[in-house]
Amino acid sequence: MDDVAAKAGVSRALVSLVMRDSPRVSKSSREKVLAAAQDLGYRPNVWARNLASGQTHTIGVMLNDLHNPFFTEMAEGAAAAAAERDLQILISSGWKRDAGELQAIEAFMNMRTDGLLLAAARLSTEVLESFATQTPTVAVSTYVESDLFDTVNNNEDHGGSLVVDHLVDLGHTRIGHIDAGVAPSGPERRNGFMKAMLERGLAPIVVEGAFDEEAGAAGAAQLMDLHEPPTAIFAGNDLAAIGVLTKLQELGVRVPDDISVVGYDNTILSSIGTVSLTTIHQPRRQLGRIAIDLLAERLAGREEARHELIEPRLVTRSSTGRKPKAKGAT
Amino acid sequence: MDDVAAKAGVSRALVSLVMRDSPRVSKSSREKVLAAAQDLGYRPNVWARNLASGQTHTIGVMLNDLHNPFFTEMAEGAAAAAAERDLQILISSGWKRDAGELQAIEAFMNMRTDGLLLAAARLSTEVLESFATQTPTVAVSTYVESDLFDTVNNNEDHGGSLVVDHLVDLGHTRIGHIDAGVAPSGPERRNGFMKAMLERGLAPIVVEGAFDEEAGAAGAAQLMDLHEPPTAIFAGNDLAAIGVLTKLQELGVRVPDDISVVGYDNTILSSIGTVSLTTIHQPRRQLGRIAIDLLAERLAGREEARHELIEPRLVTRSSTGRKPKAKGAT
DNA sequence: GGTTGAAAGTAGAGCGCTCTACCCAAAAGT
DNA sequence: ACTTTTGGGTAGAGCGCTCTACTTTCAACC
Repeated sequence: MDDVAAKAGVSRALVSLVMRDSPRVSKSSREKVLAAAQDLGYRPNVWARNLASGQTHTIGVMLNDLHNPFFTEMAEGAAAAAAERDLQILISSGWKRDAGELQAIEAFMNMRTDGLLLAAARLSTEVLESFATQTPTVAVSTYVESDLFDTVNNNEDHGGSLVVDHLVDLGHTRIGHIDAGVAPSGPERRNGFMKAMLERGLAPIVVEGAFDEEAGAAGAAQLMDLHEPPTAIFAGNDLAAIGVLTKLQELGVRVPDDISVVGYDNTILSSIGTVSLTTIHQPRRQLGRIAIDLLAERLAGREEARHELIEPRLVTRSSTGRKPKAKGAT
Repeated sequence: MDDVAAKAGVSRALVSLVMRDSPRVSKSSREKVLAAAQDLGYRPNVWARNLASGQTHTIGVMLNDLHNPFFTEMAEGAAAAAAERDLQILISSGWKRDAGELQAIEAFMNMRTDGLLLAAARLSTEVLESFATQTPTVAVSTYVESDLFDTVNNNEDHGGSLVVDHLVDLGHTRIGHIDAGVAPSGPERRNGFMKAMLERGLAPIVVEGAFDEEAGAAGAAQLMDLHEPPTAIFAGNDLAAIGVLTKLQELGVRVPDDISVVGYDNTILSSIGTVSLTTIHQPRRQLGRIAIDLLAERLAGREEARHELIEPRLVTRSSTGRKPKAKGAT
């Protein structure tokens, strides 16, 4: 920077102003500085800038699982929104482990990011709150309640009932759900399902699972092993539904002739032609965008927490059909 | 930091040593400092640290496309390897646009990351070299030649011939390829395919495409529109193959009875039960790991460039079968 | 007993910026 | 003709660390 200033025949402070596009610089000296910078291959050091200014223009984005397209699709939306606001985004993954999440967030804190976007964090409300008091925080798909940070959530409760409605309309009464344990969204989807079933006087059949293919396959195997297997399966998310479909195919059970399958998220996975999964739509990109908007509001000074709730929507594809007349296979 | 030093009754320099786990600190004062830091909720400022030390322990990872599981799976490998080496990873996406890539890399340069890991960069060799002279760089799946940076590539040439071998073994002679234009890996796969076909005296049928589902679907439509459609399609990658499968299903063409389909990458997409795509395996995680290893070697002082070539392997699933006796459908 | 040397710790000059306060000249106001 | 304003610019003190060089203490050695 000194070199640039010397070369352009101005002060260091002026170079700084030029680099930050300040309007307080005359055209002529701006050009002189820019030319000198170009010649010298000068690029401002972000670390020094952030250190001096106390601002980083950077949002730390912690994704629960890079594997799950839901998260990368959300990140895309967040990245686009951030770019528009001149914010930088840093993506990190918690690798589905508490320790991993903590480490990722700590790394962001050490960097003094201007804000935190946590997607499906597994950490406890207390831990999240402790971070939220230090920096603006928004939790997406995390289903914790707090006045200290903003949230963007899907109305999973309603999602569960949409699934049940759809299946009941098709004549199904024995419906199984593969849950996702305590993973964020897991309990909400399970509860939505159970409530909707009970309201219709139907017995909710639930087996334990997780948000991945293996758990979906294992859950499907358990359900199909029942004396009277269900005629429809509601998987915890699309990833698990894929596992269900794989296992059912392995077992020679036809979808949707013998059994119907529903996922959740409407990720790219569900729209694959040969998969064609009926699922609950989540506007992934928009979730990311809203989250960035909320953070921007916080940076602009908003104090009170905001909680956005997105309404889910059923997307019907070919993995669901009428309840078979005959008994289910196997 | 001053506060911590004061509270612990030591100098600032000692606090610094403790924070960096230096062995030159006695147990007693280490504990004093740690306790004081804990009390005050002190966390070292990474920006200041990096500024002062001139090292960031951070690798910038630029992924071509967050959508494509190939890249996120590679990033997982890189992240794991980096963690072992006490390096931090920053993920950014070029969003499949040259300008996006440039912006992402510039951002890394401004941050003075210790190294650059570029996955399937579209930028020209000259541009890449200009970055490589400034910081250790490794290009994964990029297929450019340079003495200035390391590369990790798949032997795509061989991959193309594996596909042709497999299909020819199954009796196919009319084989179509949907290419990926000038996208990294695109020309290599196309050339490998064409060479292998010609060596066997077969006419290579090629249509223009890209590495996504839409292009796969469009390419499949074009190929099936031919007077004499191919009996097998080699898509540019798994994502495109998914598009092919979707389109074929739409057209009522059965896979693999009427037509065989092959992908490339062996991403999670290909192993989905209902997809079950024959594809070329790439060790995605290992690619990321090797890339980080190469960067670590550079950081340790290696000067001459290294180029790793990974041998591909065919994974046979159920999207390929014997050439049908009768003519193809449509 | 004096010298050596390791172990433990400190002082203070940077690292490359930004920011506050201030200056100077030319244009504008009275 | 004097002050006031304003656009354009500068000096220099930080920001929160690390790093080099140096000091002090104390056990070990001949």
